[in-house]
Amino acid sequence: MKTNFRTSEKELEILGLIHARVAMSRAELVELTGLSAGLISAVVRRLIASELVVESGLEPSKLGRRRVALKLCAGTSYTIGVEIGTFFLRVVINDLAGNVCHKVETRTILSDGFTRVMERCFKTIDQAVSDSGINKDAIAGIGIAHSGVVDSNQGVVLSFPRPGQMAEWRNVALREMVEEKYKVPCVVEDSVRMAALAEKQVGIAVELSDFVYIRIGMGIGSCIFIDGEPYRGAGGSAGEFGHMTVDENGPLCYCGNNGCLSALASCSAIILAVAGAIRKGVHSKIQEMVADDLDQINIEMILQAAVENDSLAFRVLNDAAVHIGVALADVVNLLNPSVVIFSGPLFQSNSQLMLDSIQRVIRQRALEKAANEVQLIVSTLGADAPALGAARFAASKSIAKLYAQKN
Amino acid sequence: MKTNFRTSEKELEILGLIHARVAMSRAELVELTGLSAGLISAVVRRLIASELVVESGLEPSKLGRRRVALKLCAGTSYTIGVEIGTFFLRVVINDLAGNVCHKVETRTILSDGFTRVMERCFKTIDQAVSDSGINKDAIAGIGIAHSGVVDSNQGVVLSFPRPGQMAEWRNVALREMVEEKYKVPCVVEDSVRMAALAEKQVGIAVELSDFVYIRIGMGIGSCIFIDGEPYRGAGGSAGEFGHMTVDENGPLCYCGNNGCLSALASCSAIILAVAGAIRKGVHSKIQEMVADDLDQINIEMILQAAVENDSLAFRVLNDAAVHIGVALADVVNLLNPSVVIFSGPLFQSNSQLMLDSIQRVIRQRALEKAANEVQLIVSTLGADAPALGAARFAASKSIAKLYAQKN
DNA sequence: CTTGTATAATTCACGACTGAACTAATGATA
DNA sequence: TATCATTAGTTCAGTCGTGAATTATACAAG
Repeated sequence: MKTNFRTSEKELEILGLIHARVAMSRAELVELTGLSAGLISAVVRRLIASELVVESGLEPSKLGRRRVALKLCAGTSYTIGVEIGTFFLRVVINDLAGNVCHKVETRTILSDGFTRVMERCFKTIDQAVSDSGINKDAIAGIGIAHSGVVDSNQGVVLSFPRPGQMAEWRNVALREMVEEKYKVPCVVEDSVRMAALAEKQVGIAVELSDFVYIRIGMGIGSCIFIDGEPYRGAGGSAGEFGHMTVDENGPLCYCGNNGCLSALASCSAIILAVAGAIRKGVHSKIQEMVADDLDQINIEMILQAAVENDSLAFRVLNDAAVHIGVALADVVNLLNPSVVIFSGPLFQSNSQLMLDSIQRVIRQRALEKAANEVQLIVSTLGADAPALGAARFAASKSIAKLYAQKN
Repeated sequence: MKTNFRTSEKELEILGLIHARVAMSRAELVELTGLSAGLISAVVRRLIASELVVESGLEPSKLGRRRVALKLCAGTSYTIGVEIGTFFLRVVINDLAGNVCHKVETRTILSDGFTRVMERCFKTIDQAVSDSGINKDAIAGIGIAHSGVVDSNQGVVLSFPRPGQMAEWRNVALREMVEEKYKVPCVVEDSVRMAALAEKQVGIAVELSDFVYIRIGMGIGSCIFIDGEPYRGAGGSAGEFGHMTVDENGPLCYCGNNGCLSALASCSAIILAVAGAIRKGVHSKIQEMVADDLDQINIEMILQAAVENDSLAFRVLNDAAVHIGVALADVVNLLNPSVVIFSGPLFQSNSQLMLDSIQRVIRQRALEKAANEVQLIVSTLGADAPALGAARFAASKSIAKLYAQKN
């Protein structure tokens, strides 16, 4: 029998789009793909017949007939998203219809070493699966969002953010490990890229095709979306915003360069700066907040102190914002983006403080036209964005297999 | 009669591809478009029948039947490319088959003011047309490559590189002026972008879909090619590499920012640095070269002196290369490009001197993976690249009209 | 309620495009 | 100088996808 693979390509394309946007009407599919309404209608009919897609209520409308929402069939297939970060290990279990079925968050103890961390990771996954009550065989794939430099083609972690302290984390074949244990396809990707993907699919960037996504946490990373896709560059490592040089003669960064943004404006750098100043005798209410135990300082405290007009907190945050602004002005000049999305603890609350300073520096340093055209906004997703993105990314990869099974 | 416009869209697409690559075989068209050989065959047959395309000899082959080269019909339609730069005015006349029929280069005297410069520009165009012996009615379009910030949608020059000295060059409706005078469509574009386009179409970047093109002349500009197209950004001004901040506290740039790369590493900056050092009493053979008239120093002399081991020349060029490297390391981290193409007088001869220093800084400052993946090369096109690109760009815009006429 | 207007989804005849089988052209090998 | 292997280009039957017409659904106004 002759395989009609052109049509099945279209069916896969549509399936992917419905998944990426969680819910989608035929009319939207027409707008998005540029295909004719007739074809979309036929393709969707076949997808519904194969029980891959279901109609799921009507979307609201101002005028005229309402659009029928289409979703992937839930309950048949699930994916797991895992974030392995410097401080947290997060696991989410997703169905294909866009529902988060289960999520877990624990702390990572990196000093235990790689093997122990992975043992812990697997245990957390197993626990999450059994707690969620989902049949193990229904797991279609696993996505790992990993901090540091990742070779996503090989599924290998090339280095953890702090390689000096984490030598054993070099060239780790993470995908292989996971696939061996769980016998399902695994994708390993950069953490920030996965968070950006989640933002694009279910966050504030749903309608945006081109944007810059910046995450400032213990490290600083970014993901540049171009034409609806994360830009990967030649070797898949595009987006290293955190290692832009802000001060040619600045402090040494673990990457070997001097004056990287990460070393000046990451949460770690901010905490370090505050603790250092207090040690030097600068007065701050943060000192009281932690009852003199400076190791307890965290970024939320500093933000809170700044809101309460603590001058040290304010100054340190402002310095960080200026550094971020200097680096971002370069990006604005280079890429002329319409939107920059910020995420991470610095922007979870009181984000206006940071945004205003960053904006000011951009207006001052970037070319007028580009500076006026860029809009700075804040992520709407929470801390589980990377894991969520990883789960969704894994799902997008497994859809082809699912489709093949049903046909 | 029902217009069969899907097919004519394909015909236009193919026509555009043949133009962009100057010569192209059916087999290449199949590879490039992903369309079936049958369709390509049919479309090309129709294009040949409408006398838009001709077969033009056979391409060499290692094995098997040789490919038939296809070119656009020459002799029916021409476009003019103009570069308005800080020092030179260049005009080229192109036919659609990729031949440069005529070219002129004169100096611009910007101090005459905008109106006089444009008068001069028009006179040069008129002279070029009459010298080339081409019928005025055969001119299908004009492309202007302009330095500074350009709004290509509106065809307006927003500002000349040195706005302080060139106040009357703000918001100039250049396209309107040209279209009024010549009654043919005109496109106004950024000079570097047009040079990059020429490089992509007929230069060293023919086979590259993603690359960063950097031009270091009196100013510094760049163009980022993504997926075969110049990336424009939200407002069309992406690529302002020259205004990346290299030294937060560096010298004031005309753009208002401090420590822009342009202010530190452009040819103007280099010449200024050399002249300044000599005035301060630093010994250099450049002083002899210009017979003590420091205003006569040009970049070629400095390059020559460096080759002859003049320590001042060497040091100043090296400083510039380091600054370029610092900025480029940021771009390498951000975009992970596989190729960076350099152009401009600094790279016309003895380019290895600069490239080596830049490469060294990149290895030192950019992340290891990205630094290893980037290859630095030099443009193969000469100084008329921007004008050439502009002519070709204008041609690509006029092809649709030409096609409509013939059908 | 009806009528009007606007949008969503379906149906269908017909043209666009493909895949496979074909012919044509070329260098290598003997 | 034949034959082989390989690649380029053509032909054509049959499927894919389109545009236009049609039906379905919704809100608004009288």
